[in-house]
Amino acid sequence: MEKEIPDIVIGRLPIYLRELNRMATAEGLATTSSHELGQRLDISSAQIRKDLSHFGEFGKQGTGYHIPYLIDQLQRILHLTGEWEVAILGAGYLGHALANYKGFQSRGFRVVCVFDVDAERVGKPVGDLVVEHVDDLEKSIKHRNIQIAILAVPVDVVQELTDRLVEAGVKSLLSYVPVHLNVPEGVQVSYSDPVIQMQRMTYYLQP
Amino acid sequence: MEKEIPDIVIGRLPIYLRELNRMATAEGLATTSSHELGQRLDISSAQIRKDLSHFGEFGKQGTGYHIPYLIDQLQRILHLTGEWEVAILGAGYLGHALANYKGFQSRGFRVVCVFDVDAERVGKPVGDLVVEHVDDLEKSIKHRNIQIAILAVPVDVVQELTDRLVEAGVKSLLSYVPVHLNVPEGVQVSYSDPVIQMQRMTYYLQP
DNA sequence: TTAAAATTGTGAAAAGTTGCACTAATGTTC
DNA sequence: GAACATTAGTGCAACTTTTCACAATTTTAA
Repeated sequence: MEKEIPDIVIGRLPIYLRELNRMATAEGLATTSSHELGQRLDISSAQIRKDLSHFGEFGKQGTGYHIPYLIDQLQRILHLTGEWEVAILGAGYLGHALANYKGFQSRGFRVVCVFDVDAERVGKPVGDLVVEHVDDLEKSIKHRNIQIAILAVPVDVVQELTDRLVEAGVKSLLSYVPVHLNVPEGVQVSYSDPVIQMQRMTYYLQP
Repeated sequence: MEKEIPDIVIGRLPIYLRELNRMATAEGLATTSSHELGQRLDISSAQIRKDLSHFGEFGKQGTGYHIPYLIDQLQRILHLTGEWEVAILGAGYLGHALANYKGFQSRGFRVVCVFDVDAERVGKPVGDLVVEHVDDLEKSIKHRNIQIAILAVPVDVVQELTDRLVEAGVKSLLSYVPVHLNVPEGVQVSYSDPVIQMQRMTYYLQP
């Protein structure tokens, strides 16, 4: 627990957490082993043990891991003990899908505002919220101290919006827009582009 | 161009392709260099050259790469010279967002059917299509020889649907469902779970 | 025409990641 | 209670990925 933890390790923790929650909630299990968890996730047991060992000793020889305890520890490590407030940019089909998604709350996130530029959309309900005009972006983000934003806007406005979000204090961006974003040091971007994912798979397909 | 190409290399090619298309189309550029492309994507120029060198010699010393030629080559490598037909499973908010997404066509994909189990949704229009009942899944998939499916269904039915899709001949799955899927050897799965992506980022945030 | 600058492709080195295999501890069975 | 089975944590080896740095080639400038 001394050197910097590799980002690739951090990236697997949410996957462990998701499966552990499933085991606890949907299947009522109380304990598991690195071997069982690994089998479910197609990850080697050694990998799981090594990953967890970066943060402490959470298991017990002969028994394995107590699931509720490991869930707690992973949530603590990933800063998921509270609830993160999230802003959504863009109230198109995707913005609506995200704003209505029921899976955020139980996993540490809450969508608290949705912005759009289109007068047709501003003021209309979306999920439990009302679409705000993007002109109010800075005010709302700063007021609520929002650190996470989801981008679901057209390509040609996304860099400008990103700059504004970063300026307003946003530190983490999840972008569904198919373009690479430029952000200053210390700001994180995670991308989701279905076409990129499918193009990676077609390499292995016979046309 | 002999040994097996690392999957991590394959994964970067669509990103190069996307930026090259942007350079050609939105910016009207005719040539570029590994250095310029790398700067735009935050990837080292050596990485780009090494990646491309797995497949041949596409550049010219002193000049760099001719963009239209490199685009062609990448499309050929990734099997993107034709158009892949894609099925969408689930006609909820997300299924609608995907079915209406305009970004597939120009990048090698076409959504040709959307399935749902809900009688309220079946028969209704979604994009240019009409929602089919999931009972017709095997028939439609086999008839059209569809190899790629996108999963936008509830967690509790996704494994069963996956099994049916694989049985019907689907070889590549893009899943928006927050659970790990079990598939036989030779079937590829790519995941997109916004919560996993955000949880990875919160590690680096101050709560 | 020559010198300087730009740029690729690549072998070798460095850095990063995963898997092996072992010790030590706990639990289970007879 | 002894023998056997299970399992975590870990040092080290194997493997994978990235970066370095340089020869070769082409373009640009003087």
